[in-house]
Amino acid sequence: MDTRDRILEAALVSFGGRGYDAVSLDSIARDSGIRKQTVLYYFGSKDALMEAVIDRTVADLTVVLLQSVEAAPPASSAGGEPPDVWAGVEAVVRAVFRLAVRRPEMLGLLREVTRLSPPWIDRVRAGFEPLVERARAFLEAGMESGTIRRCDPRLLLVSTYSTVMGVATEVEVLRAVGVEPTLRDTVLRRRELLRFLRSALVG
Amino acid sequence: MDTRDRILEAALVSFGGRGYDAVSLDSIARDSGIRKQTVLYYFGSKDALMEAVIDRTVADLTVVLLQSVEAAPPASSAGGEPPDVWAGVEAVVRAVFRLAVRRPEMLGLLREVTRLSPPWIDRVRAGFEPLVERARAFLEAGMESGTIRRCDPRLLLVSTYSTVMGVATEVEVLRAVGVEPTLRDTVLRRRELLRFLRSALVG
DNA sequence: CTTCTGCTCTACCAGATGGTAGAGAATCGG
DNA sequence: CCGATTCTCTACCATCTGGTAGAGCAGAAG
Repeated sequence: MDTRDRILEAALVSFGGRGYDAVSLDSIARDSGIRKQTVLYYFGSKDALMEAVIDRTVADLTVVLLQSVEAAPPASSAGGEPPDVWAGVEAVVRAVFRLAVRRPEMLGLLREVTRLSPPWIDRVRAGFEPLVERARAFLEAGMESGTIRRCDPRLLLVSTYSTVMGVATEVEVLRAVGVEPTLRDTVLRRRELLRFLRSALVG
Repeated sequence: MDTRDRILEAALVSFGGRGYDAVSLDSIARDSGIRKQTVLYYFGSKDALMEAVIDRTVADLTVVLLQSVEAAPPASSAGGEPPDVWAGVEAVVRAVFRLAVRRPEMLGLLREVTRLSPPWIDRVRAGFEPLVERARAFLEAGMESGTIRRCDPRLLLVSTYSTVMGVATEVEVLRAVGVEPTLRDTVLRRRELLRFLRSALVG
């Protein structure tokens, strides 16, 4: 891994975990084993670094999520014309949980960005637009085929997103109700979430 | 409203909206129409100010949420022995949405705190403990009476919390799917959320 | 009037922050 | 070997940060 990648990696972990303002270029440099000025050599400013981190994370997340739904069991019954909606949802939820365990910074960054100023938010929004559109169409197809209850697909998407992101990433909320985020508990949590979602979607 | 209250109010808006690290004492003072040193006269340090803001917000939220569920229709059918679980959930959701519209900083602060260091998180956790316990018991009672499907009440609480908080507060996510947070759309959003929750809980 | 107390102010400080200027080393084509 | 490019460094700077010291001023108490 070359210097540039090491910087990006350290910046992702810091920005995603502690937030843009809480992190200094010096601390990112320290984490990367170099000096601040080397960071500024590759990325002209802190803003530019954040931008690069966001772009990379959005791209990576898109790949991971698309692949997960691509690799899901292609069709439930024979004939295969209606894609198995539930298998798709389950595949995405599994992918998100895998991310929450292995790369929590990525989801953290996503959550962090939604509280920053417009230029960055718009960047994320633009990057995710195809993914969002696809997810919306996916849910809509499920409604057509009768697998998912009829409703506004955009609002359903937001509800589902919120639920999954929350359950996967809100470690402190979990602790507040007495659930420790061990690996074993995470599996239980995922199963319970899938049941929750199934009820909510199928209705 | 005296100086102390003005400071607390400005600090709540800033901390809840932009995050602890992104806000300086000078900017809070400016928002309050005073100088930084006056802030430090009332609250010895930035940390102490944050602490006061947290404590106040936790207390206020507790009151609002408890009152909302208290004021809900007390019992569905005659006899009244099983409390109307769904009416309780609906009342809380309405209260949260009202907060999201009128005092978004409060919910923002809550979300912000879950990413800070332990002393503050623990403070919030301790403050909310009775509320959490009560909510858990509430859901459990719903399971006993057969209104809510059986499952781990703690995990169900987290799922519900995530969904409600997300749909109520994630303005940027809404925009990403093409939903503008106008007042009218908010009402639709709340209705759709209630349907979503009803499906998920009743299952 | 004097004194004391509560509140807000100006003046200042040490440290951290994002960013600039430019030197020193390594690599590589000629 | 030479010059050019690429990378990392030291040295420095203006600005902002949270926080301290203490003066000024109101009103209440004596």
